[in-house]
Amino acid sequence: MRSIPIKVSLDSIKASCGSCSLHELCLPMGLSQEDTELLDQTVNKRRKLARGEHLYRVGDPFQALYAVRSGFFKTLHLGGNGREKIVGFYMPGEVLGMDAISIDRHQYSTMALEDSIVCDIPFAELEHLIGVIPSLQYHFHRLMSGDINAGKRHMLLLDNTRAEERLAGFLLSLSQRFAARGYSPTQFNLRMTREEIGNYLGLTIETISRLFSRLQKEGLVNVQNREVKINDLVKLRGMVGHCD
Amino acid sequence: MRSIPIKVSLDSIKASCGSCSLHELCLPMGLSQEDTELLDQTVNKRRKLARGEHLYRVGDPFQALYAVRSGFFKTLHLGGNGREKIVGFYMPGEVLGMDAISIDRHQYSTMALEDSIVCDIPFAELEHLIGVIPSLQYHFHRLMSGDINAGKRHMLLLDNTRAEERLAGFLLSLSQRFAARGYSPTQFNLRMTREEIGNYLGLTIETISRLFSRLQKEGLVNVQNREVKINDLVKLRGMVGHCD
DNA sequence: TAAGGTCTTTGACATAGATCAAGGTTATCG
DNA sequence: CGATAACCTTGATCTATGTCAAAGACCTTA
Repeated sequence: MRSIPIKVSLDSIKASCGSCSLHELCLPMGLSQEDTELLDQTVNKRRKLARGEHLYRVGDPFQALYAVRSGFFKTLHLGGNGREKIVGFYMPGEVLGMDAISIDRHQYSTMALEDSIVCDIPFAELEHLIGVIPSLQYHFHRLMSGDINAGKRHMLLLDNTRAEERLAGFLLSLSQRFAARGYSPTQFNLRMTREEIGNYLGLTIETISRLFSRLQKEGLVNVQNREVKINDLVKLRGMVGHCD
Repeated sequence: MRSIPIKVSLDSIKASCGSCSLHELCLPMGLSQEDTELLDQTVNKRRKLARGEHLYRVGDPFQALYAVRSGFFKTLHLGGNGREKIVGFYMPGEVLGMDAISIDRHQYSTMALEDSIVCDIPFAELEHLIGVIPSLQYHFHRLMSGDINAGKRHMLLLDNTRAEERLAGFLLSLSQRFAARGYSPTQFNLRMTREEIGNYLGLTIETISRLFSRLQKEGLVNVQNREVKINDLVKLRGMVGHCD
């Protein structure tokens, strides 16, 4: 949509799996150095996306998985009636596109919420490597299983009937994922609009706005535009019914 | 819970993957005869469960996947507050437990809704076989990916804000799955209570009951206890926003 | 730096579905 | 076969969140 200059240097784009700070979160987790180098030959293309650009769209033929290197993505479903539903947010170290393996076409569109970089992982080559490197097989199965769990967790989040519980659960999930990446669990920047949060949680933008106001009034969080500061992680956890 | 005599003959329990009528839906799909025999040596244990019996519970160590041979299962999450949430229903040919691969423990409990038979698939052995049989690797990845999709579809179902849409989507999903197994897509037996349907859809039992009454009054379906007959599949599809 | 657009906040009101309550039906098991 | 428990239906009322509306804050681009 908008064309925004991308400031990322070429160096970071050329960097290999071996030297990638995310390799503990991503595919090469637990691989030996030699195996990582093998994988590196497969994961050869890095791609830059500007904010608003699509990584792939519904119906595109499935060819590769994508590891988020930097930036932030949303995946969305397009309903028959034109309705858009956001089904996931993805941050660095997470792998996109595994749902398409079973149908050979992407079921969801994926869009960058900010300037981002992904690593292309051609799937045919990955499957070949998996046959050759047992520990890669092991890790890939865990990765897919983790995606199954992420989906179930989102569903449990949506099951919380009270809007407040859903938003609390959402904030906690972000908090956890930022923490896993070495960022502050209590202070972070929302990459998505209120509307996108509402869509993701099955609520309206107005409800999200009111909830942020209320949580702030109660002193649980501070929200200044997209900047969130969680003041009472424990109390926030207490608000969520079953999500963890 | 209740102990109900199981009438299934031993023969059907001993039957192999090769002769299993579900093998087009289950793991051995697309395998050669020799490879199916190899798989058969791994999938050696069949297990009977009476209605109300647990296949596994939250926290149990993960050791095997389970293919539903006959019967019907629900999987449920136990919230911190004692709240139970049903996260899935499973019918013959579907494979249970893949979410546990990534964490080595089962995250959800699984209970038989009627007398059932499952095939145990010890996971360590399966992973070994996958390294040996490329087409099994290919198929297993598709199977996991399919589970990712099932989760996303459930989520989209829950996103339909109107209760009516959710129930319609639920009925359609059952219809489709029965059809894929050679049963009538328009006439089938609900294996679960109204309460379980409500729980699964994020609605109360009263709402489910009222909806069935209304759909019946409108002539869309006939519901007699657990027996459902869909009179107008097209109109029912029209009711669902985005779920397809 | 100003104009335009996008995003957010807040208020008033409407409504779908939850909750509470009671009675009816069906299945289970001694 | 009859008692008991589990399950289901329907009605009356309440409430959280959606919807509609308007105004304010913030970013972007010229």
